This record gives sequence, structure tokens and C-alpha cells, in this order.
Amino acid sequence: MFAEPATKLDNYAYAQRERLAYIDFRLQYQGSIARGELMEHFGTAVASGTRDFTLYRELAPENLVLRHENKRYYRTGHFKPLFPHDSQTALNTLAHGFGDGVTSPREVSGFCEDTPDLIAPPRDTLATLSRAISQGQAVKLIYISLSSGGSQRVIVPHSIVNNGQRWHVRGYCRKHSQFRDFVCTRITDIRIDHTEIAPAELQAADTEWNQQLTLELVPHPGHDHPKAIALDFNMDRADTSSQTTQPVRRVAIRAARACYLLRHWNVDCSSDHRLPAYEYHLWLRNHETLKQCSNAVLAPGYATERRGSPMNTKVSR
Amino acid sequence: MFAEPATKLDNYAYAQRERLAYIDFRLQYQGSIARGELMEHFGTAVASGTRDFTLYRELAPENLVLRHENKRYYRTGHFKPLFPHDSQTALNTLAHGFGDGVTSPREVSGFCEDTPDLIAPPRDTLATLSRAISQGQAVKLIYISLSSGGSQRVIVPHSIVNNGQRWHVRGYCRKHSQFRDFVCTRITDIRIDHTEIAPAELQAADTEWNQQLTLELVPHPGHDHPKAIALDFNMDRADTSSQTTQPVRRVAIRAARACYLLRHWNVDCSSDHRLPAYEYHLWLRNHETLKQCSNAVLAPGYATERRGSPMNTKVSR
DNA sequence: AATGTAGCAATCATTTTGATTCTTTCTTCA
DNA sequence: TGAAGAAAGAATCAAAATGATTGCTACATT
Repeated sequence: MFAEPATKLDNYAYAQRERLAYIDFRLQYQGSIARGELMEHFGTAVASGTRDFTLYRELAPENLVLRHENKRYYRTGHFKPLFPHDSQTALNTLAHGFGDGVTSPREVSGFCEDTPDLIAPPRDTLATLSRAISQGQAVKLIYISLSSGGSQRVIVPHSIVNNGQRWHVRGYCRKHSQFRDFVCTRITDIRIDHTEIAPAELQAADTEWNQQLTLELVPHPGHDHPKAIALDFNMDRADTSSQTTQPVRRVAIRAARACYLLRHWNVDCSSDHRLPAYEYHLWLRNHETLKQCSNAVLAPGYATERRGSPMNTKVSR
Repeated sequence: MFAEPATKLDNYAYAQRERLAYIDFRLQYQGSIARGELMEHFGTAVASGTRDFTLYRELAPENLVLRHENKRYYRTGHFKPLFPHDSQTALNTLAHGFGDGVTSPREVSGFCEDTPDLIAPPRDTLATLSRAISQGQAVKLIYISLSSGGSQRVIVPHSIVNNGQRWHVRGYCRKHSQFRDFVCTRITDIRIDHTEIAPAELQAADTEWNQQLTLELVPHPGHDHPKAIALDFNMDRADTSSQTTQPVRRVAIRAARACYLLRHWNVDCSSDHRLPAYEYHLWLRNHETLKQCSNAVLAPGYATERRGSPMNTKVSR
């Protein structure tokens, strides 16, 4: 898959690998790179820039060629990436810039835009939560709930999760004596609470968090072009668990997170796939697995058929 | 805001800044860091590790303290970050690891989980699109559309965008002679097409892309706790454009992207905010601005009142 | 044809990093 | 209780990486 065995690259120092990776990335996703651009990004001198390209050329001579007309290196047709850039990471780099986003100002590609971020949690809230989790501490905070307004609570957080729309913190709420999700932006006045943590408040005791479900997503039976949906979600035809060859995408996910995913992807979770195929491209074939989710009210089409009362159930949208 | 002026840090080399930033980040978001952890992350030796902590201590003596009991540095109460970690970047780092994700394997925090990624575009598709855009080239591809199945097209792409759920590529479609969005995962057999590009096919000619709208998002009038919504979306009370003091969040966004955002955030776009407040926390106050969007059918509650026919409009969901 | 730019290569100076040794502080365990 | 061990700091010298400089080449611009 890669032009050189990974062990070869391990011989080089972190900083050297980083510069090689930068060349590699630019060639693969931009098609060309000039020595001056490498130098500018890392703040290095010309001698270093030349050496870096020389080294890259030794490692992957087929990957690039210098065009003297404009003095830029161009990717060749035989390009084999030296580093594995998975597409999620690549998109993040294109949209937000190369590097860690801290060390130096990130230069963005200009043609790649991520989702506008309407509700990043405040820095201090995030930092305090993150430290509390790392150090096994409780936090005291004011939480503005949609249903009951603001109130003070003590929470033992154990995870920070993105539900597709918002960042939540999950933890044990001492006010309600159960594990819950809290929307990070609804937290104010947070601080570390130096009290003893009981075993029942730890992540290990959060059964819905620790239980893994496997969701079986299939193209919505009401849809005209199931193949397009199957391609979209990279579904597998090798469905060994049944006699059919219906394409299916199995997704392993924590029970506590399953319903957020189903809602984010507009998955019809009714037993008889009765929701409109136009809006719902997917159907949850094994909808009975949601019995294990206390927030199943979030799953489209699931709660209504059981006559649940959404308004009385506490879930963090 | 920061303990030292940024100019001070500019004196240090990229690699040195990176190690300082790592210490800074770990203190802020984990609360502690050991010398060995720094060494392991960057693959450096003990002497270097000691020097890095010595330097960090010189730059920000109040930020950390060594506890001899367990030989770890701990963040103090007077901590002032040396580097600006915005919360979006911090969350990305916590969920996916420190660094660029390429140079060395990323060590993830273990307690922060991003949205499960169901449909990352294939690497080659993304790389080809990205290069074509960078170099101003057209691409020839097979596109599997939901309505008409697969067909070959030539496209002049100019941007890659995340609509909240999927990654799209936007560009001029020669088959339909207009700018359109294409879902990346529905693309197969892509390759560079070496044909001339006309001015009308360039990004500059994409009026919907280049036109900026300002969306005025307000808490849904039917909601019981508008203050909670206002906090959630960090709304501003200083609404100088009207006599009221109703909190509002103004979002500047390209016309071509506006409706995706409105759908992603479940914004009621009807003129009389008639959609249920339980599902729709926000209302688009200046809904008339959507007249400028050809894909307004995506905006919840907007198209229906104009008796549009969603099924006949080509938009990439 | 002259000039400028940005690439390569080689050399030597400078800076950064590694290896080694010795010390300190606190934990662990016999 | 006291000795061993682990992981930090500090200092020194060696090794490696980087910077500065010079001379060269290919091409674009004028």
C-alpha cells in the first residue's frame, strides 16, 4: 500500500517526519509544493528545505518531479503516499489547516469548509470538564435545562461526546441519582467539587454507556434506488446472518449513543418502516435492539408506536 | 489573556514550540503531565525532556508544579495558557489525538468521542477532487444519483463542504449547465479531465456560492424557555436593528449553504413559526432571505407553504 | 542578452539533541 | 526502619540537525 515500510520512517526524528508528511500531504491533496512553502510552514532555512526534498526523493523517487518552468514539485502519476492519510483526517486538515492548530497559525486550503460551528462549548467549561474526568473528580455547576430552567447540580463526569449536533458531557448526576447527558453550552459556573466519588458513580457503573449495540442499517424499503443508498453508506452485501443478500451496514455503538446516531442520520426505527422514504433513507432492521435504550424517544418512529410520552422523558437534545 | 506575549514564543523553533504546546495542552485539559509522557510522544531523550520542562517553567513559572509523590507536573490554580487552544481545536485533539494525525500515531484521550463517521469519502475520490480544485481542472466521474441512478458527468469542482451530515463537492456540472452539489460518497470512477475550463464554470461565476446571507436565528416563539435556547446558541441581546431586545444569533453564511445549516439545526423557516416548538428550538426570523436560495426546499417549513414540489427539485441531501 | 528567481550541492559554523553521570525526593518493600 | 528503586533535575561532552554561505543551473522576464 505504501511506498516504503513504516519502519523506515521510524528512523527519523519527529520533526523530520513531520516535514516529510507535509510534503507528502501537499503532493497528494494539492498536487504540487514549492520548497519555499515548506520553509515557510516550518520556519526553516533554505538548506533544510533542500535537504528535506532530497530525503523525500530518496524515500519515494517516483512520487514527485521538479518542473523548472515554475520551480515547483509536482505529484506524478505513480504517486504512492509515504504516510497514511485517512480521509477524515485529510478533510480536517484541508478545512482547518495542517498541524495541531496550536504550535503555529494554520494555513487553510481555502476550498474546503467544515460545518459552521454555532455552539462550541466555552473554553473554560471544556477545560474544567476535561480535567475533572482525567483526574476522577466531581464538578459543581449550574445547568440551564430546557424544561426546568437553571439549577445547581453536582455531577461526576466520565465522557465528552458529540451527538452529531452538540457536544455533551455524560456523567452521574447526584440530583437525579442516575447517569445523564448534559449539553455543554447549557453549563455555567462550573468548578471542581472536591468530594469523594462512590463506585456507583464511575463510568464502569454506567451500563448503558458500556453496553455495545449493533445497529443493522438497510436502505429504506420504500426507496426507489436502494443501490444508491447502499453505495452512500458503504454497505456490505455479505450478510451472512440471514438468507437474503440485502445490503446492510452494521454499526457498533454504545447503547447510550445509539439513538442520537439514529436521529442524526434520519433512520426510520418503526417496526413496519412506515416513515416516508423521501425523508428517511435508512431503516433500522433490528429495531428491537432499542429496548435497551432509555432515550429511545429520540429514535425516529420508535417511541410513537409504543405510545410513549416524549414530553415527559428527560433527554438532552 | 496569555501569560507571555506571542512574540516571545516566535523565537523558538517549530519543534520546540510544538513540545511547549503539548505541555501546555496537557496541563490545561488533563491537569497533569509527566516528563516520560512528553518524551514518549515526541520520541525524545531524557535530557531533552528535562530541558523542555525547564524552558516551560521559565516562560510560565506559575503554571505548573512538580509533585514529588508521583513525579508528575500538575497545573496550578494560577494557570494561564501559553498557547491559545480554541475549544473546537481542543475537542478535536481530545477526540482524535494530538498532532497532525500523520506524523506519528495519535494518542487519544479515551474519554472524548466524536460523532461516529459513517460515510467518509473514499481516499482517492477526495484526493482527486482536492487536486483538481487546487489546479483548476475538471473531473470526469460516474455519479449515482438517488433519483436517476448512475451516469457519467464532467464537473468543474471548486469547493468541498460539509453540510452537517455529509461531505459534498460543489462545482459546475456540464450535463446540466449549472452549479450543483454532489455527495462525495456517490462518486465512483473519478479521474482528471484535461479539458479547457470556461470562465462561466469557475467559482467566481457561482453566484449562490459567493452571495453571503445573514440568517437571524431566534428562540422558537412557541418555546417555554427562550433563555435556555439563547444561552445554548450564545445569542446576543444587543439587537440594534429593531426596537425589541429579543435575543438573536446572526449567522453569516453563503446562500448555497444556508439551507443545509437550517435543516441541520432544525430551524423553523415558516413565516408564522407553525412547526412544533418541541422539535424546532429555533425560528428563522428573516425567512424572506431564503428567496435567494434555489435549494430552499431543504429549509424546514419554508417550501411547503409555497406549495413547492420537493420531489421534482434536484438537491443533494 | 542581461537580470532575477528558485531550485541543487557542498562546506563549515551554530544550535539542538542525545548519552552519561551524579544528585534529590519520595515510594515501596523486606 | 532502612535499603532499593523510580523518576525527576543538573551538568558535561559527543553527536546530530539545522543555518549560513558560496557557487552552480535552468528557466522566466524584460
